[in-house]
Amino acid sequence: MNLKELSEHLGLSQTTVSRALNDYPEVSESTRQRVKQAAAKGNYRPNMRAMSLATGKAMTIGHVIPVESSSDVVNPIFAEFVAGASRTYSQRGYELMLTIAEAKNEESIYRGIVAKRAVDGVMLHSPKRDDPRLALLDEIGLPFVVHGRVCDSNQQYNWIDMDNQAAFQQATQLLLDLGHHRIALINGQETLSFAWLRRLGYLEALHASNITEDPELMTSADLTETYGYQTTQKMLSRKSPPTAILVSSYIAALGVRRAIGQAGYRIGKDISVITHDDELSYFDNGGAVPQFTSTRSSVREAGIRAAEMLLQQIDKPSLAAQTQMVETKLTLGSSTGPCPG
Amino acid sequence: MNLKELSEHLGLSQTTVSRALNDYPEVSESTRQRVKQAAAKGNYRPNMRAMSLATGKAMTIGHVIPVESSSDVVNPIFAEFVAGASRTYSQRGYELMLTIAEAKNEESIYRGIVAKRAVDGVMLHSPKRDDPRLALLDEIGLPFVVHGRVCDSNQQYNWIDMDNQAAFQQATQLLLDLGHHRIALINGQETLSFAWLRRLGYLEALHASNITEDPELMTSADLTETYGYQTTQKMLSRKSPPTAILVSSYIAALGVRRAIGQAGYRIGKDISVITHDDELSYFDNGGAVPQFTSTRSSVREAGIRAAEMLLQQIDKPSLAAQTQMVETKLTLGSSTGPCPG
DNA sequence: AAAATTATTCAAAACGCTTCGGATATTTCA
DNA sequence: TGAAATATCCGAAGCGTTTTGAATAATTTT
Repeated sequence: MNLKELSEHLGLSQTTVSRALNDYPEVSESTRQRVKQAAAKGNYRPNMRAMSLATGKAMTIGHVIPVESSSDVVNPIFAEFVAGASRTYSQRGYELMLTIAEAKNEESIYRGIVAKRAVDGVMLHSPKRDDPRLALLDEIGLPFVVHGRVCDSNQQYNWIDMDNQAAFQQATQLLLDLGHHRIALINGQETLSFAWLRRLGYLEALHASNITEDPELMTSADLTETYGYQTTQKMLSRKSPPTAILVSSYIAALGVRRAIGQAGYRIGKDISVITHDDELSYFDNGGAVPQFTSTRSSVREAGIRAAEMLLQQIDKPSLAAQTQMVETKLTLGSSTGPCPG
Repeated sequence: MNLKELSEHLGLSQTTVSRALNDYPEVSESTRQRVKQAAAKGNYRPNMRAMSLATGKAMTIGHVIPVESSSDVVNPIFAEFVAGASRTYSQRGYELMLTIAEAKNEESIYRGIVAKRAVDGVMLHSPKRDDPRLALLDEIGLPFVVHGRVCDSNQQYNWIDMDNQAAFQQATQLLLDLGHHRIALINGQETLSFAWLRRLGYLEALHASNITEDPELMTSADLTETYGYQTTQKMLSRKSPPTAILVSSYIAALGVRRAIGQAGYRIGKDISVITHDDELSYFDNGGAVPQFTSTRSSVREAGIRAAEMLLQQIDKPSLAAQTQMVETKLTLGSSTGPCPG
């Protein structure tokens, strides 16, 4: 069923039917009703491609998520973020186009989808400290929102982020207050902004207490369970092991927990752990006393808000760049305690 | 840059330029080269919407992934599966349209995207034992491939799956051979096919050894870490706890491991654990001796193959329904051992 | 009651591509 | 050498919408 058929069936012109469906004022209320009913009855939906062609709007948002070809790791927070964003898009009649691509191909992918007129805007994932995609998208003139921030840039752009630095500064401070001095940081790839900022927060707290960081207690890699396990194992086997560990993801923290248990230590007693918790639906760190003390911030909520921000920018391109900080809570669980000895 | 501009710039008709780019034979090799070079230089890409409208092909595949509104859990295997499929689509010039939707809205979503002409086919995720979507898609006439199978159906349809039943039968048999009798099954939602089939495999092995199942050792829910933890904790606190546990996902297995450790048992000694391992990139169960004995099967590989299957069906709608069984390996790790006592 | 508004409808152009049916120039064949 | 075949190109129609510019009908104003 297309517009032509529908209008012939109604004995109206395509113009009128189209206008009735799109709530234009210049059509009488009675015919509008009649048209809408007939459309609903015939399950008519405008052909998206034809509509896009006519209006110039793709009604689609692109999410291109980078994967390092070496590791092939797909960050689980993407799924959670996308779950949030998808809801917003659906409500507003937009579709979500997903591309999972090797990081090195990203530029050509962006240029491609924009030349194809496939999207009205894109969401930028996993920003790096100095991310070339910012300039690229600005050059192309495609609206975008960054999930996170780019540290080294003086461009104006839309972003939504948590306060990584403050969160990790606070978490480190908590551990310091508990008497810990040897605090390890098991961090994500520090070429990425979020990890870099967390590192800064961590260092900020240490330095404020006149503690010099120990490079051997600071690591940076893809936040897998195995990574958390292996680095913790290594750190614990050194002559002066850490008494507390700060971990950048829940999944890595599970590996940390494994290593601690296996080494015969008790978590929260012998060794304290604080993790960041993105509130992934598969890992609810809940209960009366959560197992992990954590800095937590809902990635799904970020997805919802980021999508709204992007749609606003698309609706009103004249709008100034927006920024939004998402709330982060430091929640006490059973994985922290005073420094023993 | 559009076709008109490009052809004017070249002094050729739109027809010829279009044909040159699409490798039609009725254009001379020299002009084809000239056209292709100019197109590359001007970064010309056909407007996807216009092309779709003209050809009637959306060049897009839909993945709609259901979320139970109650739990809001997004299964992490989706991301992995999609990572595989996305690669195939890109290579073939297709895009991937993602919708995350409450399960109860799925029917209207399918009807919607098909009426909008948004996709050429869809991937069906998380099939249920008796899944109404099969009949729906058949009625609509949209090509689709199921990741998994529908147990109660005599329709012909395309699917790709692992042999859930055989895998869990084997895993159970291994535990039986190790002398275990009280074997627990921590399963996914058994309204879903995969979980149901695993249960059948588990029961098959038990019954073959003349063991009657104990309903208190069989649970079914969303496979979260917390679920694995809590049910294991409960089971271990009973008068006659299981000596072995079969878990349907790696993530739940992490919870199982936590509960076992916390109860003071040693995994692989006091209690054996076998988990299914989807080979999620964030949880590589590798090493010389993997931590978990597991039935493993690459979801990413399944995604690649499923996408290829779907594109084939779209290219040749006359093709008979295809089915494909993906390999599953039972790999020994350190989480299993002879039944103590 | 005629003129001026306003409300309602329509025909046709436009969006950017593919493709059908010719047209022209070149080659091949008898 | 003339006819037939082939190679190469082009104009225009069509895909299903939206939207411009006009036309007609109904209402209001003077």
